[in-house]
Amino acid sequence: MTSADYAEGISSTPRAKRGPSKKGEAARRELLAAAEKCLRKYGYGGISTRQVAMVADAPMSQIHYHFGSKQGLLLALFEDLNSRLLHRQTLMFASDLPLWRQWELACDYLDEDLASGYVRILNELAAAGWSDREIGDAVRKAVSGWKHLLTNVARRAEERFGGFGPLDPEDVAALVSSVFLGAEMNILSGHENPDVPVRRALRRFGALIRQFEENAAKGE
Amino acid sequence: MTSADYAEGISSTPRAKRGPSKKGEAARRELLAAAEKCLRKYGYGGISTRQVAMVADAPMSQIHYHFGSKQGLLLALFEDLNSRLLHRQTLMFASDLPLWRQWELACDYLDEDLASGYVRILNELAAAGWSDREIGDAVRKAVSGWKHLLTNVARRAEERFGGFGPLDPEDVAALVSSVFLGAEMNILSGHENPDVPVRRALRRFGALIRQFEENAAKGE
DNA sequence: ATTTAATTCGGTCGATCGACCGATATTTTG
DNA sequence: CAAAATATCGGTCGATCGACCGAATTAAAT
Repeated sequence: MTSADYAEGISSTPRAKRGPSKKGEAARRELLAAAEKCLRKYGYGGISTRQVAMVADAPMSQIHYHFGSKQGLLLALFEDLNSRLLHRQTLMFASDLPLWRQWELACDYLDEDLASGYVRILNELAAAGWSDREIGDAVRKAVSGWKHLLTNVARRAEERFGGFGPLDPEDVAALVSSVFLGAEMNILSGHENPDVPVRRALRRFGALIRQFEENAAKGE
Repeated sequence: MTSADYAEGISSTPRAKRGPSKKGEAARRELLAAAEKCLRKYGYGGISTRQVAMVADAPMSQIHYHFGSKQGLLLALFEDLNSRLLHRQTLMFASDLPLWRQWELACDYLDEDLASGYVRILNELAAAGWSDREIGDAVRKAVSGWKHLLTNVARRAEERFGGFGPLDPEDVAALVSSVFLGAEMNILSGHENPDVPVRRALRRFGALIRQFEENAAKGE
């Protein structure tokens, strides 16, 4: 057998299946951390299982044992990263801060994620997903998660202070998701090119939300 | 000599430098077209000079002769594509159509570019540019071109019907550029996932612009 | 026409990659 | 303590890649 998490089919034979041991889990995490480091350094196209194994100080065969293949490793890494980010963002939006404050916090997170390299990894995997069916499915699932989160936020905002003209909550969510995604790409592509003031524009848009929000509060 | 476009240094020796011949130019275009086709099929990470040469029905050595290296080929391809798109968009915005019509046309172009595969290629090269200095520089230069175009449009709009609150033209350009860039990524990542209505949202935002624009016209 | 540059061509080289195997060691279960 | 499942290890294999070379061919300029 090559990997621990293969066929979970109906066990007609009462074999004594056993889960991964503590050491196994630890090694798995070690490899994921190493892969993340390599992905930051070399990008999705440049990453190699040899480099990952080198950084993790383990033989290459560990990767194939724990993840089945190079792609399995990258897929596991992506799902790990995305669930972390989505969870954090969900917590933030669940707070009862005013909307403009939540927008500001989202801007803070954007800076954080850019500095840590997360955004770049997510974008690179998205690009890879256009050529690779399995990665593409994973990315689509992730995007869907973000979309649901933002749609809920937009729905709550609509209840609190009326609609957005011709835009319904799904539209607002799509636009907001797009503007942040695009902002991240803009910043990443031109990080030494200060004449595309994306951050400033996002912050000022937050100020716009604040005006609108506080006027609506007075109106009640 | 390996390539025709190397040292253009001061020719102290009156050597009879000669430009590329007609056949040379034709071969160059042939290779670029083949590279574009391969990039669509295999993505930036999966492309190989062998495949490109195969599609162009030419030996690999042609690529290195005309472009110096694989990277040289991809760089030339990127600049070719980008200049085509930027030129088209510049012409469109130079028309004296009302702003909301120009926005609608931009939406049409977006659909066009997505269908033709252009957007995907540009995004993949942007991702590659994060790991590769030279490609990164090319992408930055391209982004800068788009930014100038959009800033000019925003400036004209500001003159026509007042400012955008706390947002100055640079901010508007940054936001618009971001929202289209992000929309393209959203659509590409989830083209079989119809529950992220990016296109509809962009069109409806165009309707919003129209309301604003026509109200401003009445006010004068 | 002759000379010189530009171009085409087939073939090869070293490097790197992901996958895989068999043997061994470790842990967990009965 | 066994016996079974899980985990680790070093090493090798075939495939593919980009780059490069020298010789032959074609086109352009004098």
